[in-house]
Amino acid sequence: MSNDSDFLPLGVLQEQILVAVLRTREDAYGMNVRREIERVTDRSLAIGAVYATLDRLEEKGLLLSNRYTVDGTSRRMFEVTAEGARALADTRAMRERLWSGVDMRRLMKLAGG
Amino acid sequence: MSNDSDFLPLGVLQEQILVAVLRTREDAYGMNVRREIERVTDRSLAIGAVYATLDRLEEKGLLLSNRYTVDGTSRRMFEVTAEGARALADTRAMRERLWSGVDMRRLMKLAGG
DNA sequence: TAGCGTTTCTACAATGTAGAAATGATAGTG
DNA sequence: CACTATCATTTCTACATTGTAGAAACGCTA
Repeated sequence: MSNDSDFLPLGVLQEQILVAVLRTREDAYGMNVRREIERVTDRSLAIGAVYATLDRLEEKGLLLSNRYTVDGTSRRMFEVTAEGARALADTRAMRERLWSGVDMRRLMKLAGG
Repeated sequence: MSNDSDFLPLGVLQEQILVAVLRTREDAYGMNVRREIERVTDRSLAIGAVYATLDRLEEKGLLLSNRYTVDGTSRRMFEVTAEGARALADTRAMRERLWSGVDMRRLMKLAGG
């Protein structure tokens, strides 16, 4: 009934990165997250964009990171926090509600498909 | 197989506004689009935010607008173009691919639900 | 010392956000 | 009639956050 929860939707890249961290599980470090997003979305992404967003998500407490050394190379491994998981689920739920009122047939026709 | 299509995902608010224009159909003018988004997403949204985004979407050709006078008040009515519909469909499809690899049970558990 | 994989840094562009000002119509009021 | 109040709408201005790129730095290992 009421208006105005305190929830703010995640940005597009923020959501992609959070999801990519989930998808890559125990291999969630910067370069790999980037590869995963490029693979799934079929577009290239500068490595700086990835780290800037990872940093911002960590600042907000939606991700956390630890350093490990694997095969002599140091890696910063990320994982999604409980708060991050909630933000992700909320973002998804909100979008689902919005899209639920859309006639997909009409959309596709409009798109000229 | 190839990497790098020319597609860029829509911003979060851009997508919300495009969807709200579809949902409100023949009543898609600024104030009403705002009401629709506030209603469905349960958060308040400044009117300036709405018009700034409507303008940017029109500049890119994803929306178009015409002025009508209804009950003596002038309204700028928006509609989604074919290109807008494609951008919307592409954005949705890309996100679906990304999310398809996520174990929702694990996500919900992580969120502490 | 050259190269590889990784992360950090710096700078800028695009998107999101807010609220006050402007606009134009209508309705009441002296 | 002139006046001003008000309502719904749109436009304007300014700033914060997010997205983007690529070069530089770092620490191995060959």
